[in-house]
Amino acid sequence: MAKRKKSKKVEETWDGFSTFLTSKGLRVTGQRRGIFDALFEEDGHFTAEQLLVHARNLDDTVSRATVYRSLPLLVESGVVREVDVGHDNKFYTVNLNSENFKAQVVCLDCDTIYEVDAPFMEWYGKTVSEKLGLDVQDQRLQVRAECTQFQHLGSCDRNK
Amino acid sequence: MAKRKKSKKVEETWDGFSTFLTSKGLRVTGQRRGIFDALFEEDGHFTAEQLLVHARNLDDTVSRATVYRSLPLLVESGVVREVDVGHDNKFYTVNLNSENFKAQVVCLDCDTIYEVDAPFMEWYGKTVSEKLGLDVQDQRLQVRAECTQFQHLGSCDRNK
DNA sequence: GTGCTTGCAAAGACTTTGCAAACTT
DNA sequence: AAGTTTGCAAAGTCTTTGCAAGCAC
Repeated sequence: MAKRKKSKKVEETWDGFSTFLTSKGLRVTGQRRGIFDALFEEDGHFTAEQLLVHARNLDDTVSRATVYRSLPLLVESGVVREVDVGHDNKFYTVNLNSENFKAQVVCLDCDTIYEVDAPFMEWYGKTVSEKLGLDVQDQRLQVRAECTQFQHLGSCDRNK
Repeated sequence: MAKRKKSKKVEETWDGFSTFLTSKGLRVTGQRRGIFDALFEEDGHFTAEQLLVHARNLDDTVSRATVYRSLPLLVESGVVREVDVGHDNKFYTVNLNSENFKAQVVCLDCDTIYEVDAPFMEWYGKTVSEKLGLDVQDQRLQVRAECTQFQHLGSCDRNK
């Protein structure tokens, strides 16, 4: 299921991102493109470090600093979403799909992060916050859980 | 509204914690007591660093390392709850009260963290997770919001 | 050419850890 | 006495930043 050529969707997203850069008076550089392309090598959630590795596969002039400097731009432009799993590092995920509110379900055994649509949660959080006189910027529901398959069998086929 | 003498509740909690320590073959030390007492000097949510400051007020032999070493014990014993606000440091809060599921509503202007009961969320997260074959350990709903009062008036009376 | 970008390495912020002395039980 | 705990400072981890050279526009 490897993706050989860049999909239409990816190219559209790239157009959006480079427009975003230009509109802010920022430059469209080879490194930024490398980092951008590396996003689509990622599988689900990834860290800055993982992104660096993949970006370097595509363009070995990419440095760690540039990855760290690009990530906020990718988040701001909406290409990437920051996923806060609490402990450990920051995780990111490509935000191709939806505007929907997502809950993160983190399996403590598999180390897998599931993203689950949870529109109801959004409504709920908003309602509560408005009662407090607050204007919601973003919300996250995070669930940490153990894998029952792992508990019973001692292993889990979701294990990466 | 300063609390001069340790309340019954605090003493009960201390008893629970020292029993917890003993049951694990750990020692009840002056520093651990100092850190424990400092918990009740904290106002709402606090960081390891803040706890260190207050613990040192009560017992100047308490070191940063001991605070960092104690916090996991306090969490494990249930005295303290870790509150993950995403960015920034780890926060903690005393867990005197409830077993209820709490949502954290973080005001980006006030820097205040509100804890809101959200029993429905708990049900929801559990339901979703069980469908995935996962056994929920804990969950958190975090809402980041802006203070409408701040936006309109340029200040906020909740500001600390 | 102007001024944003880059890599590098150093610096930062926060947390953990090795070790010998001190303390709890 | 035996084994846990402590403070200290050093080491770690992840992320940010200063700087001079290099690019995009």
